[in-house]
Amino acid sequence: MKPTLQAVADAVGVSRSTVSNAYSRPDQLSATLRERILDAARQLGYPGPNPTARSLRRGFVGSIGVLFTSQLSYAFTDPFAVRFLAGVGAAAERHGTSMLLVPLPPAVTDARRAVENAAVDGFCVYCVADEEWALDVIRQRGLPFVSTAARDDAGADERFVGIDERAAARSVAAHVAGLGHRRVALLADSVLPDAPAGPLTVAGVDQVPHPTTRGRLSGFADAFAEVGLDWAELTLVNVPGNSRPAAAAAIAGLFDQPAPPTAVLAGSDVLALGVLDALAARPAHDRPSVSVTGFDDVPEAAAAGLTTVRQPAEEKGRIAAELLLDPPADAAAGHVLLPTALVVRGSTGPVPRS
Amino acid sequence: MKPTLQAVADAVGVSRSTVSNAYSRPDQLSATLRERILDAARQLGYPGPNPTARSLRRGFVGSIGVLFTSQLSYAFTDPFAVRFLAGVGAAAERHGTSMLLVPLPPAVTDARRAVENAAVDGFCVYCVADEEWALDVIRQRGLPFVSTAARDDAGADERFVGIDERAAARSVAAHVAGLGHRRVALLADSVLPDAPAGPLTVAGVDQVPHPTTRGRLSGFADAFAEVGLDWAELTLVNVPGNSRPAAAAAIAGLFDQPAPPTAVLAGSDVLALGVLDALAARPAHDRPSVSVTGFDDVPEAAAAGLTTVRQPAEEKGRIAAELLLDPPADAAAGHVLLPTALVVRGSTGPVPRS
DNA sequence: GATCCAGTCTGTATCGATACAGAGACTAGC
DNA sequence: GCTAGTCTCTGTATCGATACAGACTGGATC
Repeated sequence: MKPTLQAVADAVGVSRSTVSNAYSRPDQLSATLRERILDAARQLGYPGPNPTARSLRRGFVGSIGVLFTSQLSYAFTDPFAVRFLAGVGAAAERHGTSMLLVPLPPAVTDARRAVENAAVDGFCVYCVADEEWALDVIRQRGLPFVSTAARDDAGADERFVGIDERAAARSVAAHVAGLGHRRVALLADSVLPDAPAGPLTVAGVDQVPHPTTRGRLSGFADAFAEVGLDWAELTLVNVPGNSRPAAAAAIAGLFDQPAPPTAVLAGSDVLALGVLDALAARPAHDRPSVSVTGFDDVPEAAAAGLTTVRQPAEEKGRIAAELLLDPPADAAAGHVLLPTALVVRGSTGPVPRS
Repeated sequence: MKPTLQAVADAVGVSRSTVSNAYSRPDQLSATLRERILDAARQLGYPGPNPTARSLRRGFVGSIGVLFTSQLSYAFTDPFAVRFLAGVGAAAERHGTSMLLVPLPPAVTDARRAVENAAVDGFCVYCVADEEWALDVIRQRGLPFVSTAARDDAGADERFVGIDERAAARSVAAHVAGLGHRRVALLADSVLPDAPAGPLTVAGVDQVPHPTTRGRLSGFADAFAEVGLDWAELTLVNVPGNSRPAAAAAIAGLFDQPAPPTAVLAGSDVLALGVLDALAARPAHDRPSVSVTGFDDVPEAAAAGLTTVRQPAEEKGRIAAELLLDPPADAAAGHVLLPTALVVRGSTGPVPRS
């Protein structure tokens, strides 16, 4: 059995409080006594105050939770998520706070339980697909949180860091529209829950539940509306899951149809890279010339020459954690919009004459 | 104030124990009473048992710590570390366990404190440069841990997952030696603590403190010893930090010396990629033909055509977490050596005739 | 010499839950 | 009808610390 604070107190012949102070409030006792206590602790093999007991009594834990709706192991394969985590990590480091990554079981009941059981002082909620239940639990626990996806019903006091998804998406779509593309496919992850991979008909963009996806698709639609293309004239393609292979699989069939798209606008770089994979997989003589755009500007995008929209990933994570760790006094300052920029590379070009 | 378990008990008119059972041991009370309790909890806004209090009483936390000596934010920039984390995450997911990432302050005293204060049930220690103090603290706390770097003084009961660093390094060096290279530079991160960047003279490879680095350098030396090259005839180059720019900076000068190396063997892919960066930065007409090898086979290595040694990163993380989460009954099974493979790509070739 | 104060240390209450032994009620079995 | 056994539920002890109010010293102040 590991010795407790009491054991050290007994060994030195002082009260428990004094030993506690030796660790947590050195100014509350003489230096010599403190040394005597720490020596005794060393000899007894006392490893310092039990973190759990300390947290219980103090009322805070010293760590923040990071919540992904997706599988935790998936999060590490998403380059944007990794940069986000790096940002959170940098802020946590500065504050001497730990980061708790909480895996969420697939069933919502279990997932709620997981969020209820996380020993943290607050949460960074990374763009949870269907985040409402998670925010409910966090609110019920009375914990602060910062979310990275704009939500329609966000309370005025809710902290947020993100981008203007719609405007950003519009900028890249306007670029594509400006190149003359009119047969266009929009590729997005989980457009509707449980929808199959491939082309999908959705009455209006407002049917899309996930706010980030909805925002980006709206921006795409905006740009094409300006050149006279209706929502119904755009081909919406669903991908179940934000991964290259999934995107490749979902898009592959489209290029063999009668009037294939001349441009594919993807809701993320990962999806766009999957489209490029699908194109590269075709024999050279049967490889259509298609403009492809992504979103995020992850490190891989530059190497692939992908036209995309840059958003500052690490910054997003860093600010999310900072909004959580020292909240601004001014509620308005708790709502941060980061800048984005259109990055034009080789993956987009004018419509080929056929 | 958030309601407590007691508040719910009072509201329903049952004992605290019964409410606790409603959450943690549903089989201990009738279904109807359980529903009544959960309803009341909902109405009162009780968020479920306080995780910290529960951990204190139960004696375990339900999360494992991951320790990096380096900066936490750095860990996310190292592709090998990220794959490792993904593996840990996958295992954690399966076990319903959270992962706590603990940033370590630069000063050892503070860092010890951080490890002492982490509320976890055990640690995965990721190849900590100077890990002894960390392992001391963990042992003192009586927590289990799994390390990923072979240590000379490892107790027989200590769990470990790794590779045969020396043999793996030897395989890639033998490949380079077989191509005829005799003017060879070995590039490694933090060969000696606080050593400057650039060429460094070290009497023998056994002077190198970090076991992983020492193992790899030994393997390199082994292969060249077989073709008659002494340790002293190899150029050892120190890089302070495992990053591409640091490697590029450390190696750059070497190519302008009288008899520049025809091959550079790096202790990691990241360093090797830095070497390639340094070469690419030179004007084409002044770009020496140098064979470069890495170590790890991170995703970027394939794209760069880097010859390297593959080790299963995700597997390493997964197994580390699993050894921690359900320890094998047999102590020998707690010591896992993963396979490695030489991956020859375009970055190595025969010695150019000059 | 009384008062005040700063510096040390102690004692009790408390953080919010779970473990465990056991009390009642009720059904079976013989 | 009595013992056993199963279901439910209760009560007390406990997990390992910190907060806070107060007690005791020994100068400094006037």
